[in-house]
Amino acid sequence: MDMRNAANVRRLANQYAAQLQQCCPHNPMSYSIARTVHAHMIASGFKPRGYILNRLIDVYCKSSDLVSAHHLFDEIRQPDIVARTTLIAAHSSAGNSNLAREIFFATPLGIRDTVCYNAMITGYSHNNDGFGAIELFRDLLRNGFRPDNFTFTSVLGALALIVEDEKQCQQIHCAVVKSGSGFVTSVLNALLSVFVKCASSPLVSSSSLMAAARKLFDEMTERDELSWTTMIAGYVRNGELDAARQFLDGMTEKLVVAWNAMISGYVHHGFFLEALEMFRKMYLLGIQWDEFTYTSVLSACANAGFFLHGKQVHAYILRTEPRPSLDFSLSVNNALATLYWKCGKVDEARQVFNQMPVKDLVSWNAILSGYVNAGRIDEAKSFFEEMPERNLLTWTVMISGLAQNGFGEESLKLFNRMKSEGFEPCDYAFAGAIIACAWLAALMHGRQLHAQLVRLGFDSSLSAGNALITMYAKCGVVEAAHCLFLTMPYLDSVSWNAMIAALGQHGHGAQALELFELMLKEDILPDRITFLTVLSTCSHAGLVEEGHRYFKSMSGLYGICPGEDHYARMIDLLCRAGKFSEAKDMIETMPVEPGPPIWEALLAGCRIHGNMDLGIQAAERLFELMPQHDGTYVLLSNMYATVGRWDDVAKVRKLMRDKGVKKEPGCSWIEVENKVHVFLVDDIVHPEVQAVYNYLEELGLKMRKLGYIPDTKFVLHDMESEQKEYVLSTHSEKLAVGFGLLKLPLGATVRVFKNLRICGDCHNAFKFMSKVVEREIVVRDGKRFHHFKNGECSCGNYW
DNA sequence: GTAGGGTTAG
Repeated sequence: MDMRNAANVRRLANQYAAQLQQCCPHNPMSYSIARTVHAHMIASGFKPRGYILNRLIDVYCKSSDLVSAHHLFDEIRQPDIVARTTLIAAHSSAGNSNLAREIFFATPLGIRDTVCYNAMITGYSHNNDGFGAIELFRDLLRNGFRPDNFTFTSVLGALALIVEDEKQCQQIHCAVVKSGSGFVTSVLNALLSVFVKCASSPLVSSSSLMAAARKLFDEMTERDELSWTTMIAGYVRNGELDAARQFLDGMTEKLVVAWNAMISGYVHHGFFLEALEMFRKMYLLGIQWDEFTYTSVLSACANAGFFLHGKQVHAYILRTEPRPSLDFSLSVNNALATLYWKCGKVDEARQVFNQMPVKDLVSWNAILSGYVNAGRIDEAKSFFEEMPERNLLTWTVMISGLAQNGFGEESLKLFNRMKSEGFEPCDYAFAGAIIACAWLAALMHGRQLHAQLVRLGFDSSLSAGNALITMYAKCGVVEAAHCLFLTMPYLDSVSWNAMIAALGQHGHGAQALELFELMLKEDILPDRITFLTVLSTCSHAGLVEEGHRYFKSMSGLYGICPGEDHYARMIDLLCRAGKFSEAKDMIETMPVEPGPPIWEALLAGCRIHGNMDLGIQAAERLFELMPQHDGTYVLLSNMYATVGRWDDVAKVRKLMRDKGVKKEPGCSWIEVENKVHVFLVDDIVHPEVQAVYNYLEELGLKMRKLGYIPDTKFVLHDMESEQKEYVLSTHSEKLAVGFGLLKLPLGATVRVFKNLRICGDCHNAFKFMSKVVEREIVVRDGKRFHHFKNGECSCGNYW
């Protein structure tokens, strides 16, 4: 090598070293400096070694670019222990414990040191492998390395994962004292967290362990931020919020981190007002807020729906943080995007997102959730495809979003695509797919998912269990839903609500209310949805007195202010029972302006009882409020048709045509041998429909012998009565039931699903059918279930 | 040690 070249290399080396020295955690430009320097090295043919190489690896690691770091590492023939340790530590904290282990065990014993052991022990802990960490600690001792304070700290971190009782905690305490590290704050902090984590195990007495932790804390000669926050977070974890607060109030020093821990505890437990109050108090006491404070408080606002408070915090941040660091900007902007979408302002959330200097998966997922939640499925779909990366949560949001918005098939397809792209579905993803089956009434498919859940060990999952209850109920198998409800290891209010609703929809009104009473007895607090369900049940079962009583108890006993939907249920209840003047009174005196749900309930009630005047009034209000809604026109024309006012029927139809409103076509479907068969009115598409027509005709003769007479008032056009009977006999629900009777094994229950309400004549016909064929026929219509058995229907002709 | 996603019920 000639002298000039050697000098040049030295000059470059000095220059690179100086440039890389500017890279430090506080410098937001670190990563781009490293990239530039690195590119320059490649261009000038400079081969980095030693310090420069290790610095480069270090900066890449600290900037989370592990790919580049590992790439550089692989180019070195014999990396030194510093390079190895840097990468082991980085992989460890990123959760790539496999890669960390690979490097560690490829490191010859001769060059290992305590530091690299420490990094690897931490790696095991990060991967929740407490035993692996302890094993490696033993290896360290066996090979004659001296554990240092970092070693003890990381080993304690691992022990925190596996300790089982107070006795073990005390033994570990003794070992720490014996090791001579009993005065080192960082080691004692780690010991504190062993106690605190053990306290949250369901097998031990948390109060006694927290007391032991408190004793340890009090005996510490020196305490740092971590000691305080460990204690507060410990109390919070164990649900002792008051103790945490007392502890915090006893602090002479006002540490932001400690306050943050308290605020996030409040948020976590749903005490949003308390969180806001603390935020205010921090201002009064002059404790400087940081990004953790902001994110927690914004989360409180988002979850409590305090939109205006959240907006104020946003404005304050914009005013006081003109040049936020990237970390600050990322976390706070994510919290802001979440605030906006949860308050129903997706477009504002998107605005925040668009202006973010850096984004991560959390940001993308927030916007996706926003679109899904707003029912803007098309935008959600394209946003989903645009995403640079996805995680379990992304898939879950999209799968359940599709299911909830009626795209059942697409939802199930996405569930399969998720698996094919290498994501193992979690219980939440299963819940989404199961709900898709519920809407599709795809019982077989739902059962298969249930079986997979059990196989994967998710059978004690609350979310999946609740989804299964709903699925079985919506597929017409209440017994399966009930059985699941009785055997689930944990239940929450959602489970109770789902089960009560299931019983109510299937006509078991008394049982539903019994379950509701049991819920109260078990001290499960009913929420607004519980009451919606209970009121619907009363309405389906015609229980006016009970309905009134429960409605009153809502605000009287449980402090839940009835919303418009609750009033709508009451109107429904009263109208069905023919109590129109009471219903009118309620509409006139209710505290909120009556909207579409109220008038719809009134109209539906009027139709049942043929109350023309009131029905027309309700319909007029609905025409004003939602002129494009097909249901109103259909109900009104039904009303006219029942009393033979065919001129008015024609007028309504013309009105519909003029406004361009189309009636949703009726369709029914049935699952046979894992395949869904769909039928439309007067179907000619289904390949086997002719056989169904023949069978129904044959069945019709037997039914007539038992007294069945086609009820032609359910035909809405004015035509000859023979023709009317023909139209009735081609209704989609009759075809689906006929197909089921033909195809399903003898004696098996026939389960048919219809998008709209069942027609009155079909309802009557199925009663006779169930008697003739001696089988149970279950029909789910747009509103509820009908179980036909021995000539009777579970709805008691009240629907 | 403190934050920023999800799910199920009408």
